[in-house]
Amino acid sequence: MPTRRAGIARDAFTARRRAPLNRGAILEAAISMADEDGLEAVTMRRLGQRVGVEAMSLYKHVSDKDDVLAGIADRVAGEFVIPSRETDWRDSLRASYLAAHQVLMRHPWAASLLESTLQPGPARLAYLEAVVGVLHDAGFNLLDVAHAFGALDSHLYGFTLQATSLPFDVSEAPETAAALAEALPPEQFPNLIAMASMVAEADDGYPLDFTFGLDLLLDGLARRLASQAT
Amino acid sequence: MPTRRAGIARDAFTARRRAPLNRGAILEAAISMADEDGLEAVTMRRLGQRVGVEAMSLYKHVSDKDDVLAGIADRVAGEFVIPSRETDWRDSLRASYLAAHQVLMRHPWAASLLESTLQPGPARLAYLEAVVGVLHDAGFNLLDVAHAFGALDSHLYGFTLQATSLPFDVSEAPETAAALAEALPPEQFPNLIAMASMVAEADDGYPLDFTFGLDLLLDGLARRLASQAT
DNA sequence: ATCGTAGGCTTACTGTGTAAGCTTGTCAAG
DNA sequence: CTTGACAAGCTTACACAGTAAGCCTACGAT
Repeated sequence: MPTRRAGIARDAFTARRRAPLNRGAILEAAISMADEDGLEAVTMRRLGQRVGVEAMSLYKHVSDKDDVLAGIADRVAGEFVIPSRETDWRDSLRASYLAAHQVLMRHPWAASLLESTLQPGPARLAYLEAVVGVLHDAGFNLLDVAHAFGALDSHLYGFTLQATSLPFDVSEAPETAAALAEALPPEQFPNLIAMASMVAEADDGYPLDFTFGLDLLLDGLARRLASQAT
Repeated sequence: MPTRRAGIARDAFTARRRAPLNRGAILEAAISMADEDGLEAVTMRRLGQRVGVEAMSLYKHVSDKDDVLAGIADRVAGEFVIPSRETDWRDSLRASYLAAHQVLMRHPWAASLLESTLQPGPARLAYLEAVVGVLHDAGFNLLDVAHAFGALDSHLYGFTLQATSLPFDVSEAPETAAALAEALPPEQFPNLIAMASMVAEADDGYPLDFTFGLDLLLDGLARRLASQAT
């Protein structure tokens, strides 16, 4: 079957050539796969299948699987809302961290990825630069900036990880809590059972409130700033 | 080669039978493997090799690989220091969370495991019960207990994860920071470069301070308690 | 008309978790 | 002493994983 370049076959190839598969399309596919079926569902073979290509073809646009992971992590970082340096630092950071939390809740796999050992990409770097800038502009010295940033980021990733990796769905928290309260030995875990009962009877769902810890931290930082200004 | 039960062969088998491999030994081996070479180095085959047995033999004592992971996670939880309910709640929790942080730094793989989707084991449950108990005894209402606990745990796991997954060794932070400060485009990342320079010149290492955020949270909680008592 | 190149495919190798079934020493009951 | 159930371990096999190496073919510039 030698060269063949007329008619249908040609068109098919032309069409295939027209969108010759780029890095962005691969990463988009990987993100939606992870969103739908979890990060562990993202394999090179399935990813290739998703974009209509054999697994090995991906390696023309991507160097590694780690490269894919770093890529989708940085795409998610790109969804973060860069904090404004015009408005009050506290409001600005609060809004930004709240938005980041919501982004990470939309992509539950991303928190562990961003906190993993991968090198930060350009989007993450830009975000870091902005947060550090806001803190510095607010009047914190460099060491406190580092500390504050560490504390805020810890809360963001720690809380989100906790929220996304509960061993049950949040919507069915009351039922799970009720079952838990029944299953635990009462004399051994009175406090846990009390908590579980509260959750079971609450009608507004699981008491996961990102802002609680966030405001605790921001309050503390504001007070620290005020006492230093003295 | 029919039944043979005298002499050396018999002793060898007896010796092998004397320590017929139990769940605890397997988990201990898994923990030290993870400590030495990382969690991804813990495979069933290597684990079997470590305890002198074929991989499939492990399944007589362990139901799954997930069972192994849950097991080692709960062993680490067993190293946590249960907070005392006798002393001041703030001191008690501070000491306890500090100790937990140190435990997790000794077992860098454990943070992500404890925060994963696995069901909590008995040791973790006991720890949770104690922390919740201390908070409740301190005078927080149940909802605030849940919130406070969530914030403290977020800090613990978020911070530890951050500290254990830096893309470089903490001891060589100054060099890495210096290299980073040089590599980043100066006009684009002035603040990050300032931070990196500070780290590069600091002689007391990387400014990772678990207590900074922890005290921020505890201060906030204490104030909340005081204002409620009014 | 030729040829380098880029996008894609095929094949193959090693390493993973684990299902299924086999072998063999131990120990209690007859 | 025999027998047979049982538990610990081993062997084999399978369906996945990531990815190295090399081939095939249409496109674009010369």
